[in-house]
Amino acid sequence: MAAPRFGAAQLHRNVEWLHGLQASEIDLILAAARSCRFPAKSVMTFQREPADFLLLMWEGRAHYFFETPTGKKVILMWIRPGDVFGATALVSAPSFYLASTEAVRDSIVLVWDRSKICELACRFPQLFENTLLITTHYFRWYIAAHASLVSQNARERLAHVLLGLAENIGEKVSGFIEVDVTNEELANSANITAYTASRMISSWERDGVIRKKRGKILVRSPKRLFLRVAGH
Amino acid sequence: MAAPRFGAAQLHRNVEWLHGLQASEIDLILAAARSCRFPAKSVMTFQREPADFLLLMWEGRAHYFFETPTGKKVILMWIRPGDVFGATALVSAPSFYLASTEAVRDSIVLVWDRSKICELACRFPQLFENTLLITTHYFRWYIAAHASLVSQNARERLAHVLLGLAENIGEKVSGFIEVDVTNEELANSANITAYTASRMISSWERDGVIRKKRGKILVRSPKRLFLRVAGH
DNA sequence: CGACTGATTGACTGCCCTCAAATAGGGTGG
DNA sequence: CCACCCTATTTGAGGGCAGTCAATCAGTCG
Repeated sequence: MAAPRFGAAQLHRNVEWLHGLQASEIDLILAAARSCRFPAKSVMTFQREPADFLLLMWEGRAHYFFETPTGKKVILMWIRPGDVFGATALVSAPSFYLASTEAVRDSIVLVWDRSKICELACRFPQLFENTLLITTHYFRWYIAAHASLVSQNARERLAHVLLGLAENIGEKVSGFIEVDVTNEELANSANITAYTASRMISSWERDGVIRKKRGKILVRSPKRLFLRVAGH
Repeated sequence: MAAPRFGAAQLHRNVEWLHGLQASEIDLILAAARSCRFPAKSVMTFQREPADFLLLMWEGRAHYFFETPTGKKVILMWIRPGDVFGATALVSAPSFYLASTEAVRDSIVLVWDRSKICELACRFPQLFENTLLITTHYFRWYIAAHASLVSQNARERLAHVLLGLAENIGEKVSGFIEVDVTNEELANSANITAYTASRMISSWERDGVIRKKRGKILVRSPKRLFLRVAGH
């Protein structure tokens, strides 16, 4: 009998959504999912479409996003390995995804059918409770984003986004933190235009705080970047 | 034996948070709360303070809000009778309120201690599920607010806020919808300054779409207001 | 070597904020 | 009933941040 590909033993990190459950229960829950590959840049769930699946990022990276009626793309939170998304599927009344999700890297995702995961949640109400806890993180993020949007200028917002990315998805490379992100992604995350983003990044590069490559940024010193923005 | 002041029989409207529970269960849950009066303009829960209570608006009106580090007040969703708030108290790990709530009218509120409501939720997991459903409404609101903030101009945002208020808390008075709200509250809801709000309201009044009184606005025709903004 | 996507830069514009000062509504106390 | 005060609101002048548009430049991958 082969070992399961996805089980409690394979969890490299804490999956907050499964916190408080026994290993055997986790195996049971994971066994009810199927795994799915999404190439980079593919949209995994679509805003306003029926929330028929709950998903767990196993390997890769993604982010929530939506488009405004005017066609502007807005990037929300990042989704990292161990994060669940599409949790709207857990509410008993059939409903719709609140935002879209897009793979940023090639990703492996566990997928549960709505009916299946609702059934499991009724059996293990801890899943409801954990989901609720996770929504509080999302609200915290959203309130911070809202505050940023109404009280910070473009430069501050961009620096904040870049520092957040450096901390979360940056990789240390020879004295720099390398962040794989385009100006456009930064701009859409900070809610500014790519033109404005480019101007500010150039000015930081002139100051020697960062180095810019095509499609990536090397942050020399997050602290100096922070101070430079706070100072102005 | 006196009838309880707060019980299933006293629920004038659907309390979404209690959906799917039996009347006897609802009585049990309501009996575990105490009622509390808050005068208008009093702050009921404070952002970042321990989330020790879950609350249910019984009678009155309130809104969520927070203040930015720069001291700017941001008004979020309204709280109407039948709405629960401070639901952060339901997560098992002790946590903190994500936003502040302020009574706008004199209000009567049911209050549960955190430990008590967690205990009840474990007994009736439907409460978790209902809370989860309610959070989806909040997210929907927040995504709409975010979209509005990044893709609409001040005039559109203000009109949107005013139309929302007219629909939700407006009262029909001799051909007008009377909305009890100051320019400053409108401005803080639309994330503009009270000066800008005043200018726009004046222009709408000149056009005859609304009438302005001290501390209130009479909307003549929501449809015309909507069109006037959409047209520009 | 094209072709394509990402990034840069300048010039211009306009929305909305800021600050200052005046005006007016509504309640209160004498 | 009137004078007074506090708060809500109005209005003008001025300025700056960041968006828009257009054109160019630069990596990267067939």
